[in-house]
Amino acid sequence: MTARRTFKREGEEARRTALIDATLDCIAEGGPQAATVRAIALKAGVTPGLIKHYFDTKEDLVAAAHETLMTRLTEASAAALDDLPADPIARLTGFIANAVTPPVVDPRAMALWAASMQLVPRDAAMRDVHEATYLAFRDRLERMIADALRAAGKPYDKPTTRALAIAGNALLDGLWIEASVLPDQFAQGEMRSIAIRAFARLLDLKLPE
Amino acid sequence: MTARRTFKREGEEARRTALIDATLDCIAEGGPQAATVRAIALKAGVTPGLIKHYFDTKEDLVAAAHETLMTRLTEASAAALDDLPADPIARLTGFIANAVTPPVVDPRAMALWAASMQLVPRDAAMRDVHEATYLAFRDRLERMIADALRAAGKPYDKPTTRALAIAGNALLDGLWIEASVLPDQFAQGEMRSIAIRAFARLLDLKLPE
DNA sequence: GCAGCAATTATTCAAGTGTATAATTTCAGC
DNA sequence: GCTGAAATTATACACTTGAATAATTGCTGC
Repeated sequence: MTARRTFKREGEEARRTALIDATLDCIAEGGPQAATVRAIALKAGVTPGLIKHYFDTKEDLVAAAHETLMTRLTEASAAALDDLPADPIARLTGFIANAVTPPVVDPRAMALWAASMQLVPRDAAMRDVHEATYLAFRDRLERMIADALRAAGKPYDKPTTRALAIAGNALLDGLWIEASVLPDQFAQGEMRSIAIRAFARLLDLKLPE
Repeated sequence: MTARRTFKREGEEARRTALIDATLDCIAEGGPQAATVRAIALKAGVTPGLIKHYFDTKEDLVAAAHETLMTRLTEASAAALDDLPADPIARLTGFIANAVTPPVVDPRAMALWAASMQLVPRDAAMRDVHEATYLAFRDRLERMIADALRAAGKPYDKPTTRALAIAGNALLDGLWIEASVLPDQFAQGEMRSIAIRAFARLLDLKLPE
């Protein structure tokens, strides 16, 4: 009579990632307040009670979701590196262009990133995650900058390279944000061109457009 | 017996701004989900019912708070301009230094800004506010860049100045974010120095440190 | 000082929240 | 096929949420 809902047993890992993905979807669509246990469960095709089974508390699930998000963003940028040419200058140029064009530029990712950033000032764990991913990205950029300068026969030293990496990272972040949030403000390919020219001036290098 | 709470009548404007300030405080301290009508009223020294009296709905209050936040950020940056020197180069340098050091650099402001950014992709009104404040800030920077280039006798044209303003704006945004969120990563005065040197390379100008 | 109106508080309510627990169902091992 | 343990659903609950309404208070104009 009451016809209890039928279900299939999925592995623990599958269920955890499904719940995490559902959480990220909810946050992206409606902000943190939209990520209720019921909404998450619905989107994951599951009953609210199951969340309790895999995560002690909803807070744990949200924390896991944010960590997963950051890890994915980092991995996505790392994966893109594999497809870039070996020549240091072309490699750096491709890296820059990647960072300021779709699919890296993406309103949904940007909304999720903003949700995470909001937590950083008051959550030590989030700060640690942010610091680690920030430094990993920046260090990678610093190495590419050093390689490019060396390939071009330009002099460089550690403190200057560090400063350039910090500035270059900030530049890419800022362009990524605006391109994601106000796509209509920029013509097709304009962001790419602006980013590459800015880096060329910053590093005093000729970068191929 | 029941000793009803005593109160004073404040003007409508005073109450509205008090409620808006309380809302921003709540969001800064605990994110959007912490901004409940009760928490806001408590912080404003008022009863929850009064919110209804001044704002039809809580959503209206939150929207007003975000708009106020953006306006204040813009006004703060405009006010700081008045204290800067008239010489275009020194003026631009001071503007840059301002943007990447306290009190403009501030974890609380950054958390609030992140909360706003999160809304932009899915709220047309927020996007309009963001677009207007973004363009206002960028236009101001573009004018200062043009003035500095002219003062230094450098050639410049409109499209290049525009690109430089977009890049410079992004650079300042990115540095502001990281300085606000990971203050321990940067030595005293390092951000200032990095920002000024980066702009000097970007514009091919000598900027006084 | 008093009348009346608007500001403010107090109270109430239905809906939604996270979580705990009990009831069922799936499925692997025999 | 049976059994038992683990996964999943269903139900219940206490609490918080935003909002609506009623009761009171402060204040302005006379």
